Amino acid sequence: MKRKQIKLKDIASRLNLSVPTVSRALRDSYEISPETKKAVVELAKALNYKPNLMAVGLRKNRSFNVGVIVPDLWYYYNSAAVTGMEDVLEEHGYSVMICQSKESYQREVIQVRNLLDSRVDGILASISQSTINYDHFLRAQEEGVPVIFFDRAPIYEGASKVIINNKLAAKSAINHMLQKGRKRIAFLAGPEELRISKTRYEGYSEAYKEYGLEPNKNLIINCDFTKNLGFVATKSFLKNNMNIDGLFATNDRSCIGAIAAIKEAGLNIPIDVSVVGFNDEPTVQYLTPPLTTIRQPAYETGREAANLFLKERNMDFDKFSPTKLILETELIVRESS
Amino acid sequence: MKRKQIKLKDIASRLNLSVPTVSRALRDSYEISPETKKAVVELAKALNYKPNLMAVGLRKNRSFNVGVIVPDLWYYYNSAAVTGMEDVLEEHGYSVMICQSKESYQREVIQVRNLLDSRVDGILASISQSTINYDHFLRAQEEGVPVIFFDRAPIYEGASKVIINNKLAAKSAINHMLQKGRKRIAFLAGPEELRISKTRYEGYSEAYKEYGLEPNKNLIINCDFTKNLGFVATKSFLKNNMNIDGLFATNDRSCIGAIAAIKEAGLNIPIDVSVVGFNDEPTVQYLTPPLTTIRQPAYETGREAANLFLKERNMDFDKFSPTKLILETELIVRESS
DNA sequence: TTGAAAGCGCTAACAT
DNA sequence: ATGTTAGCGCTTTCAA
Repeated sequence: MKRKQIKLKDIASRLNLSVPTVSRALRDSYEISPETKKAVVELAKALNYKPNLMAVGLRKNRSFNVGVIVPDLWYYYNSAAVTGMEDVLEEHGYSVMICQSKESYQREVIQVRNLLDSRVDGILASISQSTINYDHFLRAQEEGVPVIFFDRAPIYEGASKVIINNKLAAKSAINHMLQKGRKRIAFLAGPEELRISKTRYEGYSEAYKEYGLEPNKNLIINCDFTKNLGFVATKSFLKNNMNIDGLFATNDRSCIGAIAAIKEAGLNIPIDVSVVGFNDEPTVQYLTPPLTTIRQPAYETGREAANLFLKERNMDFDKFSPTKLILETELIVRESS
Repeated sequence: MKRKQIKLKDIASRLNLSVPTVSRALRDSYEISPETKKAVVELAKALNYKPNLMAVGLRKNRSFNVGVIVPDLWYYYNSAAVTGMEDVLEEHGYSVMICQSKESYQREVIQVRNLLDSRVDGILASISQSTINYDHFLRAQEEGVPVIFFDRAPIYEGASKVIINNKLAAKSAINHMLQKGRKRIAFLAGPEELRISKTRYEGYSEAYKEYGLEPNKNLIINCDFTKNLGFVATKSFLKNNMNIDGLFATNDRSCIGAIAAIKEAGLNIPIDVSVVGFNDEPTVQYLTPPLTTIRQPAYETGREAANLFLKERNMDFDKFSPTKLILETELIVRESS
């Protein structure tokens, strides 16, 4: 039942040309006469010819596939970023292979290995919450596969990245609450290892200090992003008589659980506790009350990461110097703060 | 910098064997002596040999890629289903190429075309809200590429599908509200074209009738899933003096917007209006109040769809008869109803 | 039990 | 401006 796919030979024989001539004509080579070109292009179109990418890939030693590794597609940020990547890469003939690390370092290592084994031309990655070591990405680079990090990038300076200024973003959120007179702001972080959590805490800390206050490390709530959406962690934190008048969550998802915990403790948002999230997921404007949060350019981040890959894919190793792109964020003030 | 990948030739020359012998040994062919086999397998492992899938694919006319088309990865249901597919397919050496139709029929058509052009071995799809015609999938089948639908499947009986009993699921939700004494239950549907919306309405309708009541078509709210999460549609519906005492949403996402609209109208949930959603996204248990909703086995659906593909990939066309798998749902009762 | 030869569809080098 | 030859890495005849 498999309908035969048109190949160069089919076009060549119908036009009494050789296969290479057809190949060159389709790639608009300068050495082919305009008439031949025209005839070939027209027939190819009429027959709906599409090159067999496996053959091209085998010949050129490229797969036209780009691997993307994200912690979880269910995060709005990631699905939006992936959309941006697909939009850019599709235009250049690349397909995208998406892997979800599910926040597991082990899965991530295996996925990088699998992507390399299936000969991807590049890897775009946001690292998992448990990734403490990035040798697997180094290995990819050593094999000549460009690696671009986005959002959650390791400290490692040898690869390009598209990120935001996490410190500044967090600082703006904390400043906003301090100005509203809040003094005991809980910091709902991810797991302790996650770099962006730390950087955001630096922003928290800096805002406090500039305001003449000393940040209190006891107000940090660490939690696993994958579990309970911050509910359990916040609940037990509140039980320990930690009275707070503000909460800043490093992501909207975990913030949703935190809000539930705060309400359950009988506290009013924003009267008793002011709450600010991170990401501006489309749902959070409809929460009760609508959530103040930091908006990140997720789709744009995806596009830029893809563009960096396109730039680096053919670059000589000695010419390569990593790019660090920092995109803008915005504090969206709603009624929760 | 591209590190040379180990190929059969490398193994063959080191062992003074021919390439075909090595190939056969690795595929555990009966015609190869145990000793040779052992030597080859060990060396392959030591050198970390991985076959070049483009070469194998070119030879066998298969790509080891499966295309997946979903409306949007951001829906929890879809990202969970995709995870299930990946888990199953990865074990069988397949990679997954994910396309997001973004609820656009046009995008979906192009994506099917692109997937076929890149020679995927199968397509797993959940159709967009605006897909009214499924010729593009028929074309895939004609080219010998198995198509498996999941979740949102067309009426078309010529392809396998993994679905739920949407009518029964909706009916259980409505029964639940009717038993709570609700009589004017709004039905927040997707766009009018979407089949599962219609089927769920049939369940709505049937529940009413069995309860001795006549369903009121004026209580249907149609809305575009991609916009406003049901907020605008519900808001304008409520403004038209449609007093209701219940609302059933065909998905949790749009339900979040609807809840905001209901609250904005000054109505209390569940006292004035009882609300039930669909999907049990992990966030909805933390809404105010926690949402009653219908849980679907998303991950399992993905696994089953992948299994159906594995079953059908090598099947002769004349032996093929489509499978229809119906998975169980469950009404999760929380405080919103 | 193994090897030699051919070919999947394409492109690059080398003719002409 | 076009054709011939070779080869990407693998598997599948067919021969030994």
